[in-house]
Amino acid sequence: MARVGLTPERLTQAGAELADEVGFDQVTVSALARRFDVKVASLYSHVKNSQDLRTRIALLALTELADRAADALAGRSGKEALAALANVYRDYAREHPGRYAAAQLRLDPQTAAASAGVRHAQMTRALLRGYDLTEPDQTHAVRLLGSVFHGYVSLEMGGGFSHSAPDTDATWARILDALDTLLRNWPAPPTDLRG
Amino acid sequence: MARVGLTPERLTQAGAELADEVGFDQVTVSALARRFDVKVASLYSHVKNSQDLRTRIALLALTELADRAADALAGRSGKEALAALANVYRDYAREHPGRYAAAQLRLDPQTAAASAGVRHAQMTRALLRGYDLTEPDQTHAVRLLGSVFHGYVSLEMGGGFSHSAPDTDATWARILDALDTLLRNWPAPPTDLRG
DNA sequence: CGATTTGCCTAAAGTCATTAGGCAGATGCA
DNA sequence: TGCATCTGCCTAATGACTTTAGGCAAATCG
Repeated sequence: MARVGLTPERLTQAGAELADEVGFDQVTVSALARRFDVKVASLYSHVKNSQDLRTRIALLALTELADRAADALAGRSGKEALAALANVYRDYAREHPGRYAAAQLRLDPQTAAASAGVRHAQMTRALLRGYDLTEPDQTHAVRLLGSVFHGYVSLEMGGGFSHSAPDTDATWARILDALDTLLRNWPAPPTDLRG
Repeated sequence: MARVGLTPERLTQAGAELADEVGFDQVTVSALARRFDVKVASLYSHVKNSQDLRTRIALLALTELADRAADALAGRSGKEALAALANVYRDYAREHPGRYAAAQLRLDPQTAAASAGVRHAQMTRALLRGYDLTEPDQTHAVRLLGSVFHGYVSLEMGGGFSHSAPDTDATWARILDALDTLLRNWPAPPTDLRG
């Protein structure tokens, strides 16, 4: 009866908040309907189905992350840029664990290609312009940075580093140092001695 | 009627196979019952609930991974050991994507402490004995390696590196080179200039 | 101000998780 | 071997979530 004003955007936004509160895998059409005090079926006029809802949340998260990254990189280069970008991911994951998890959702190729995901790769590449890498090493480095950022954040959030000294902030700082050092002294491909 | 011979072990094993076939998040008590051609309720005499089943699969995966890692590390050191350990994770994830996903399941602290998860950290530490690192740098390095291995494998499997040259094998090889270089020249903590 | 569109609702069917209680086949003991 | 017990799988039932079909009323538009 009373029209609540549901839209795909509001549902996505609320879904993202829900994800941060209860975990991305607990984001359900039912829970979202409850949050709007509306019957479940009503949501199906605005999102195709549960999968569609989750995809929208993932795209929202990717966009937010990319926006933050762009902001953080502005006017920085070298190690400063490296640390800024790295911290964007780590901080976002801490502030918005559900959204961060959503950003890892596997998207179908077309959706992925149209998503903010491509901006992430572009920004990492931009960051690497502060170091002296040419293709294909630049791509290798992009992948390394992606791996470290994502791997560290997900292990840290998953409790993989818990209950042990030294604290994770110290490790994070040292890892950024190490990456900076590595990028400034990127090793040449080893000679194939079997040639 | 006909007794099928269900046991927690057989269910766990079959659950792991199911995970590899359809994905860990599609592992369901119902699907498992179907696979044994048995009614759903019958499984509840052998596993407490769905969560219990998933935890058992996770523990199985962690154990298999640790066994493979121990095997791969035997008799190796330095870069050879580094590559061997790294490849264990990558190959396992490719052969058993569902189990690999299961191994990432967040366990409660006691379960985690009793799991093969601790062996993984120990082995990484053992590997680092081939490099010249002392605490707390060794712990930092353990975390870095864990991050890179997990991050790379999960991005690669998630399609994050798709549709782009150079191929992921080349990147993987160069990342291992880079990590070896980095560990042999681990940078000292930067002096705090604000002191 | 009536007609149409739109938004939320009721109803219903299917899947999955979980618990309670029953029956029959396996096991153990004389 | 025969009987009693126990164990393993079953039926039945409840409740949550997903999804579709079709209805009614509120908003909107001419």
